[in-house]
Amino acid sequence: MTSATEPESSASPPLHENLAMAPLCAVFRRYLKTNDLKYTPERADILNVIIERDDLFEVEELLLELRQHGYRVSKATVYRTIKLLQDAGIITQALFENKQAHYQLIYGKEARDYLVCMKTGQHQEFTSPELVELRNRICKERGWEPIGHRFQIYAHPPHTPTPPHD
Amino acid sequence: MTSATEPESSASPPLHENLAMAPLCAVFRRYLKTNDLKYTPERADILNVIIERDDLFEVEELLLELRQHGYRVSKATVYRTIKLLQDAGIITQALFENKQAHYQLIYGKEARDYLVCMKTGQHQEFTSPELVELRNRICKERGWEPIGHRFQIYAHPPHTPTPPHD
DNA sequence: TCACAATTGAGAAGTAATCTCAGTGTTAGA
DNA sequence: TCTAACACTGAGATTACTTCTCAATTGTGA
Repeated sequence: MTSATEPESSASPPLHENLAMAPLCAVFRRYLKTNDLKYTPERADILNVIIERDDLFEVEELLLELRQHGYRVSKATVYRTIKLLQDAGIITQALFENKQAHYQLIYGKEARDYLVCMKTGQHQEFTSPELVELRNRICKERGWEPIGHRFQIYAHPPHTPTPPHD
Repeated sequence: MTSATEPESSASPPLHENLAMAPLCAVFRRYLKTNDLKYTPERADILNVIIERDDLFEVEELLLELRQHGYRVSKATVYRTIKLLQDAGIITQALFENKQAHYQLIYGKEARDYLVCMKTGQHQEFTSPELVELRNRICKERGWEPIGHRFQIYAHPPHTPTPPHD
């Protein structure tokens, strides 16, 4: 737990820059308190890095960034915290073709949908209010209560006049 | 999947199980031939079982069914063939929360969407023409050519007492 | 038929995620 | 202050799924 490079590490609570952090921290702390869990420095650091990122991330990337910030957190703790953050409704999994899961901030955001390029595998984010509406209608028809969704469109990119090979 | 020669064939009439096999075999064989690959007994057996199933399946289940049919195919070959069938556009991956991938027949079918129960993890299949329409519109606006999509709604089932707050 | 490249099975190897467990805070109460 | 209780952590073992390796086999075109 004690860090080699940046001993200041996580003991201090200086919330710099990101204003988005305050509410998310509050949500997380409330969730933890409700479930008799503790808001530890490690958990704070992890949420911190996720918020700064504000983008899709993999666990491995997250670990790397934690290291770069001088935070020392084990892989096990990262996985454990990610699970908590999911349960708290702060982040969500975004599965793509690849093996490992991606995660992203979701709390207070529109659901994010993806246009996935069949050529390169890259994905473009978008949101669609119509989709949310459709989703809600589909649920309502069946008496279900919508919580979230996952939508990915697989497509060929523009300007593709069938170039099979060079 | 690179060939776009017969997109019309999806407008097929209602087919018996057995009859459904013929066109799919043909598609697979054509794909294999095009790529200088061989139509082996193992590959035929695997496709056979997948067609009979006509449902979501995991690799482990597929292996089991192969055994039950008396087909002896190794796990490695099953994985390899699944990859080929995906490339041939015959089956597709359906990712859920769990670790392992699910697969399903896709060739000549409507995209299948899922309502996933947040309580039990079970999923209910549905199709939505409106969703397909929306998907196509989203692509068109961006100049992309839609190939497929993946849509999962996460929801609480009917008759659920109001979930605990926070 | 023959030659050759693709294919196969069995098990090793790889990878992402989870689990185990001993040791570490942190808090409450005596 | 001391102590007990209990959640938390790191490191490494473990599990579950998937891919890879390689020697032996098989299908296909000439």
